[in-house]
Amino acid sequence: MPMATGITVTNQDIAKILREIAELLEIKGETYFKTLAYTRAADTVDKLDFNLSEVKGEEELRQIKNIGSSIARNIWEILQDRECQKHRELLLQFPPTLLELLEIPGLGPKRAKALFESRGVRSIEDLVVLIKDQGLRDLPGFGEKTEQNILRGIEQYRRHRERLTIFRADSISRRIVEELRRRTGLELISPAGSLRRMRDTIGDIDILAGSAERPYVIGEFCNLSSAYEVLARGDTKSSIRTADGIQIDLRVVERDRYGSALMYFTGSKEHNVQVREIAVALGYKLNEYGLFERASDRLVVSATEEEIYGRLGLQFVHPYLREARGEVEMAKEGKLPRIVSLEEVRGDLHVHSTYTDGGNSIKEMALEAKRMGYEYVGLTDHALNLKVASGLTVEVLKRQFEEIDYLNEKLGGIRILKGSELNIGLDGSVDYDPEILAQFDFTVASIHGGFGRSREEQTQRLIRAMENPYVTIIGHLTGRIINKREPYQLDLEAVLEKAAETGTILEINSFPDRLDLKDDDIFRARRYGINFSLGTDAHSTQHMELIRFGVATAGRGWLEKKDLINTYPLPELLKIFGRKRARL
DNA sequence: GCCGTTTTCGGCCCGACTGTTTTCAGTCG
Ligand SMILES: Nc1nc2c(ncn2[C@H]2C[C@H](O)[C@@H](COP(=O)(O)OP(=O)(O)OP(=O)(O)O)O2)c(=O)[nH]1
Ligand SMILES: [Mg+2]
Ligand SMILES: [Mg+2]
Ligand SMILES: [Zn+2]
Repeated sequence: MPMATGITVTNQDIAKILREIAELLEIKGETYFKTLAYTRAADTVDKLDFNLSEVKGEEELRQIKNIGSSIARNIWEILQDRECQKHRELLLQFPPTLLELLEIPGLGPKRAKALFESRGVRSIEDLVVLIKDQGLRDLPGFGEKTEQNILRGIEQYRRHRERLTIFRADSISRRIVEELRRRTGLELISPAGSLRRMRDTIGDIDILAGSAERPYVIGEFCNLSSAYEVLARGDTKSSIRTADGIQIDLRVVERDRYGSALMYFTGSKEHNVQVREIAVALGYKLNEYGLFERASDRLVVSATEEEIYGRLGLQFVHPYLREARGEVEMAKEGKLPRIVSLEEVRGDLHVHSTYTDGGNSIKEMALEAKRMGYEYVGLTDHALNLKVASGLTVEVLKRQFEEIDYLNEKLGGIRILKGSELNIGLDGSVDYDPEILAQFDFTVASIHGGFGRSREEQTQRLIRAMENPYVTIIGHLTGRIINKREPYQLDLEAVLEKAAETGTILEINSFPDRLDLKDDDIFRARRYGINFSLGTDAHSTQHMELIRFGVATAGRGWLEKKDLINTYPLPELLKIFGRKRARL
């Protein structure tokens, strides 16, 4: 196993270098298709469900799609010493800061090349100075408007680089769709892009409309109260930006093209490309206006996504699966997973009450669970050692159990499960004595401190915790908080292996700022045969609806009903909870 | 640079919008 100085090279490290090679080659002016090869290799590496650091040699690398002998050599070099010759050479010709320029909306490789070669621009800093000194005025291809656009682009780059949480994007898109409906009477309108695919973070908000009056709809879109700036306005699409710097793209097509347009606009880009390649191989052409016979340009189908996938000999691909992770091959073979759905979920397995830092009583949480049609709700107030959230003492716990017993008898139609959110200490230990732990129906153990520990320590901590027979579930495993905190360093593969070995369940924390485990990690975990649980981490009744984001994340990780314990009827759920304790 | 149950050469997804290009390149979706 090739090891770099101490730390293993991740697939993402490799993908980043390959992507930089692609970008630098584009700037250099290399043949487009050669740069495309590097981009495709980077995309492929990004989505692999195993670590390239486990690979034995270049031969094995070449078996991977989009990796041939050149790129295999590059990757092998990167695995040895975190760098490859090709990348090093390019960085001798171009400063790494030149790549910043490509982040500016409207500025691509061609203009970056021109700026670097004829004006010596090496960074965004340089570009700002150049523009101030009127240095763009006599550069061919850079007119007055281009200069203004670049300045606006730089401002945008500096002000707003973070992707949105799915929750924020979802709320904004609902508002926009509602307002457009109200103004135009549109019926055919829906979110598309990464929002429809329910990615954990969203770059921009994409909305599709079907209408016979396209200019009218576009006009109303540009008149929206939230349209702070109109970025583009054409016959079929338009982009606006809100005062908060959020971009919203609208695409409008004729109503009978809605299916093909939705398919196009939902993406992902890589999924689209793969499906379009299949169309080409079958003598068709696929675009947002429909599926066409290539020779005659005759329209075959366009109304629904189902028809298009069908004509291409593919199973319908759920939007959550459209990430170019092998779903197109599976659809061809009829082997797509039947991903878990919201209706199959029978309960929430991570909620808090006023006993600790929640805003609603146990009764209120239970009634909300019942209203949502659940069979059970797992109450997991914070355990003793979390002082900042007034973790429960044994005495208070006793009272809580009595209240739960009382409510379970009185309410009917909903079972409150006795749980606890245990704190994993630095040594992997958890709160309470075994006699107390044995009284819970289940526990969720999570890390609430010591985030900065080394990868080795963090991994050992989690492994110790999983060896504890009373730890049923590991909560928010990686500790990431989107746009706020990076995940802790840990050896995910080792943790997954241990979870499988000990029968420990892994949580998909459904709170939109966490979504932890995330879709990629869940996808990787599939081959270990691990069970997963969903919990909203609700601190009030309003949070309980956030379960839908967890279900989407599970689906995006290709989980089926059987993989998710929240789909089990109560008796089976309790059996699963008891299994680990019995075994260890 | 990568790839191939029709191909080892000749393709590589396909289209919209903007700007200054007088006929289309650059960038983005
Ligand atoms: N066929 C094709 N479709 C594309 C291409 N680029 C984008 N699309 C489609 C698929 C995308 O999901 C959709 C919206 O584009 P976006 O750039 O907004 O990407 P997306 O929403 O997937 O991700 P985001 O969260 O916005 O970064 O447009 C492309 O190069 N070819
Ligand atoms: Mg988008
Ligand atoms: Mg977009
Ligand atoms: Zn919690």
